Amino acid sequence: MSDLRSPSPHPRPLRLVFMGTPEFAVPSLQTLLEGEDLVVGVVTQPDQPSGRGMVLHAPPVKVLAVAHHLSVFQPARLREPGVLASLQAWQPDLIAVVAYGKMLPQAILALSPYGCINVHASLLPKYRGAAPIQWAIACGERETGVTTMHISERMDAGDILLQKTITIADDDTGGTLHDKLAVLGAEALRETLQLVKSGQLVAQPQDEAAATYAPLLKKEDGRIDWRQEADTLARRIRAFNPWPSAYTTLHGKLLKIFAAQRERSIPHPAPPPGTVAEVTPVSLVVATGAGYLTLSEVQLEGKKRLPIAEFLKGYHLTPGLVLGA
RNA sequence: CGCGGGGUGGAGCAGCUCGGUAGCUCGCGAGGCUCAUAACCUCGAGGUCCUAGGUUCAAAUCCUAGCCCCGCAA
Repeated sequence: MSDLRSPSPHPRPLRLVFMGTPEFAVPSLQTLLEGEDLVVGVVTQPDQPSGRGMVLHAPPVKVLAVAHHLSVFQPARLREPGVLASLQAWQPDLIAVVAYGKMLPQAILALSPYGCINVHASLLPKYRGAAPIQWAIACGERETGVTTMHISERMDAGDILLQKTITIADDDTGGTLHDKLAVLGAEALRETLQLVKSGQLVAQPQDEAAATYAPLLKKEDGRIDWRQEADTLARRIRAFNPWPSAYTTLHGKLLKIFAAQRERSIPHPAPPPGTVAEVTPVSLVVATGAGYLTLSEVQLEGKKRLPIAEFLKGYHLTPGLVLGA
């Protein structure tokens, strides 16, 4: 399917509306602002009470937009009266959508001549959904990337316009990979717009049979089930760093685990999963369902995030203690 | 006023309930020991106990206000 009503070249600067909300969308908006096209309006989620004290916070995209004196629109719902008219008033040629946070109604998809183009943080059709970055790491992928696509009514199922691939480094976390893909996504968006203007855009339908899903992460997804195997846990810990973060409990208190490695040397009588198997001044080894995990960076509830050696100077743990009990 | 934990030599912590000599695990310096180890032994330096008031013969500890860090929640 192709919604492109004008496949011919578009020699003039485009009038763009940008829809996006979190940090991931910031490099994309920044790139558009540096380009020749005109960002005529920005749509972002309403300010939300958040953080300690529940203070009202503006989304990162709004902060950038305001700094550039752009028109900012923050509708609570896209289907409420007046939203469509407001968007139409900007007379966009194209709407760029990067992590806006809500599905777009058909009326908006059809609102501009070039439709809505989205940047998604995976190599579609793999990892459709809200948390593609984290799940790519958690699933042990060696590489991932970004995809620009033409938005359709089904989530992340639109025709692919352009893809960029990146290798997942051994030490990449959800956080570092997020930052890399945010930048890569901005590049992909810029190049896609160039293709639009030169009339060389090719839209390729996704292979539905190959689609996989990366569901929204919930806090609970971070809870460590020590019965899983060490490799799996190590990947999840890496993927969920810094958010939602993998966690267990220590003496009834929340203990976040930000980094851990699979431990190869295995003491023989294997204690039950979650049991502290070995403690040295610089390491903490925990039994899992299969293999052992050496924790290397942790944070106890109310305290700072610490390398394990620092943590152990203040908390004298002994083998036999069970985590997550 | 969303809920909660915390600020103590360079690091991480205890001490606070029940005011009265600054403690633990490290790190750092000097020396010793060892084939060797994130090893061991001896000695040593280093602290306005977040800040400002208050109570008291006496405050890290009790009271008040403020600043900063963090967990939950969103």
